[in-house]
Amino acid sequence: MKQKITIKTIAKELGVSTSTVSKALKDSHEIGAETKERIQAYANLYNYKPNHLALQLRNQKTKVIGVILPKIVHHFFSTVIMGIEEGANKKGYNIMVCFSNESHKKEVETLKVLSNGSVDGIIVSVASETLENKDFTHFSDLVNEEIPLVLFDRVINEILCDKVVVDDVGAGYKATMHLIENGRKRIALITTPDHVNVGALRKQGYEKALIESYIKSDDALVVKIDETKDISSQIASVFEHNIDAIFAVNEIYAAKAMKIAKSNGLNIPKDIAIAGFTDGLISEYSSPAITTIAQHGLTMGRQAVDLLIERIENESADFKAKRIVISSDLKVRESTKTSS
Amino acid sequence: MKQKITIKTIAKELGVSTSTVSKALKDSHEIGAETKERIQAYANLYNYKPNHLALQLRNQKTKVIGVILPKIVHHFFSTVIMGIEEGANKKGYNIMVCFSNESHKKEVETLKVLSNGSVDGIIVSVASETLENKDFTHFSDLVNEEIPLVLFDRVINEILCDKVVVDDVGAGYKATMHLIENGRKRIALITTPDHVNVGALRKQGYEKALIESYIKSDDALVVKIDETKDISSQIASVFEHNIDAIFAVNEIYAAKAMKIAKSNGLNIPKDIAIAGFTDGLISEYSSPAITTIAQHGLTMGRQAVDLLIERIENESADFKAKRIVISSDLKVRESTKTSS
DNA sequence: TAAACCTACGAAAACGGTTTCGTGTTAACA
DNA sequence: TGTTAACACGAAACCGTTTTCGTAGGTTTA
Repeated sequence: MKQKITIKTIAKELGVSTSTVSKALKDSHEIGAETKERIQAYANLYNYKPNHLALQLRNQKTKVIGVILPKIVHHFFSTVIMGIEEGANKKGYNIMVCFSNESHKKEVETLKVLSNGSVDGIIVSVASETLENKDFTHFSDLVNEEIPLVLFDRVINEILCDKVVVDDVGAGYKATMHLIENGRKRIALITTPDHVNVGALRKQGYEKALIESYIKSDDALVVKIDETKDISSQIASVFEHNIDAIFAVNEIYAAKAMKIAKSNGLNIPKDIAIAGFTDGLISEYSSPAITTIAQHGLTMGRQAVDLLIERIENESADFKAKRIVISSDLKVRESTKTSS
Repeated sequence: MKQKITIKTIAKELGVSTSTVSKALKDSHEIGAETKERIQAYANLYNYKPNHLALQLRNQKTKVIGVILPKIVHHFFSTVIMGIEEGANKKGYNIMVCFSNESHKKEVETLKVLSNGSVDGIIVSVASETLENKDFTHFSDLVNEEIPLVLFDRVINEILCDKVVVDDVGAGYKATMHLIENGRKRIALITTPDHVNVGALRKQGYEKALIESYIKSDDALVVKIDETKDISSQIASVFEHNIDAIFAVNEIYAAKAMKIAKSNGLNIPKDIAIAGFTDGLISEYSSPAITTIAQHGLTMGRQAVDLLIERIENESADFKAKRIVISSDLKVRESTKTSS
């Protein structure tokens, strides 16, 4: 990297002090018009740019926000990241992005790196492994250090910090209700293990809808996917039962279910209706297009970053954790068009 | 944010100098065993963490890599970013991610922000607007400042820096050849405007395959999508001609083409074969699954970041720009199964 | 016993800025 | 003519850390 021009070199070259240069560059009234002009002209000529590191050290703030996601090759998370970046940029912040890859260890390490002063605050969606083994000490440490933290989507209730979540119960309810109103009675649920709380919440919504509609729930119709094993065969097992609809808690499961249904010779939506979660490209472009819950990732990202920056810039003494719930919409597509 | 403990506070508290503390914390032989122990114990107790900003200022390096992408909600780019993050992490770097959203203006601004010392080097895939208006001064400025730069996928030949690209011509050739070997003769090409060089290169491969196979190319079968207008209707227009196959330069176009084909009552692959680019989720989960070119985004990301870090850490005086070409594979799926 | 040499630590500069608080010069005012 | 105020600028501290160099005191060596 070429040696950059600094305030010091300008000062030396022009025979003035660094303070004068600094003031001249920010158009201070303290500096005479002529001197100001000389300095500004020189700075312009040599393309002077203030060194961010020096400013950060002086101001004790980085204007950078750390973001830790479980994964990125995923429609929902990439949408959220867009929202975060957009919101951050609007307020003069940049984002540092890291991935936990669903690993507890990596999450702990990453959090440690980010909390050494590289960022002003951190936004996290928790790794599934962390949710499973319930070791949250890295987060409570962070809170103890009073580093601004916002959790989104996959949150930890025990941690006292701002949170942004979707209305998972309501969304599960909405999707299931839609299937029921569609005339479906034997609705399978393809979900995650219980420790992934969003999966558990969506299941609650599913059950609530069944109960309200006087439909007996049947555990045989609920399959909790273990991602370490073959996913397709686990989904296939649900077709051994008598079902007329499937609600999957993400779009991959929904798409896989649809493939299996088709290869079983079933017509969608006639023989079986399918609804998913995460309104991504798969749902939109598959045929038939899949009815899904739109999670509004962009909105979530924006809300999360707004919350965080608010926390960073107004160090309110009395901490009252906020919880924002984003309502989700059902996007009805061909995969659940009425069967009658 | 809570007041963090610094070397100064430790020094004051323990009645020694900051230099002693600094040395003790890195186990220097200069410091007596007893003193060392006292200091280390104290640091541990109060959970001392060195301030990264101060270190960065002192060392004149940030261990951060800037990444500018045209978009993120896109399978290829999100895969690349994973590769970059992984490679960067392995060598102790973090990544700062920004998006140009295909806008020239935002790209210029972002580049300016990142080049003020916040990062040690930058990886960019160029915004389409920049490629269109051909204003590359922001990149040449960067090169003049000797800030390490790596361009990938959408690159600018005029800029002297390391580059990582896929073999677009070869890939276009492979895909088209596959269709031809499949017995197709009237192959439509759905591509981008010429200024997006990857689109242009893929078209070259397409034409090469046609020529080698003695198939007369027909401009009517080539549609260059203007993304500011309705995409589907532009794609639909190609069906007015007599075609038996479609090669699309990305998976969205391929998926849209498939939808239109289906709604036109065509059977895939019997009546029409479809091949795409970008081996993402859509291609994998659509039905029939779409034959695509896999771009190996993960590999690209890793290569790009390795190249950049090499450049950062070995400031070789004699600059010789490298160009890495990643070969891409054809993933054959149902959408092009033989028609005979 | 003086010279030479460790040992264990501190002072100070450096990284690149900002900012507070002087201070010398000149002009205005009484 | 003496006092005061405005103007234009500089000195120095500060942010947190590292590192070079110096040095006081004790120990070894000739």
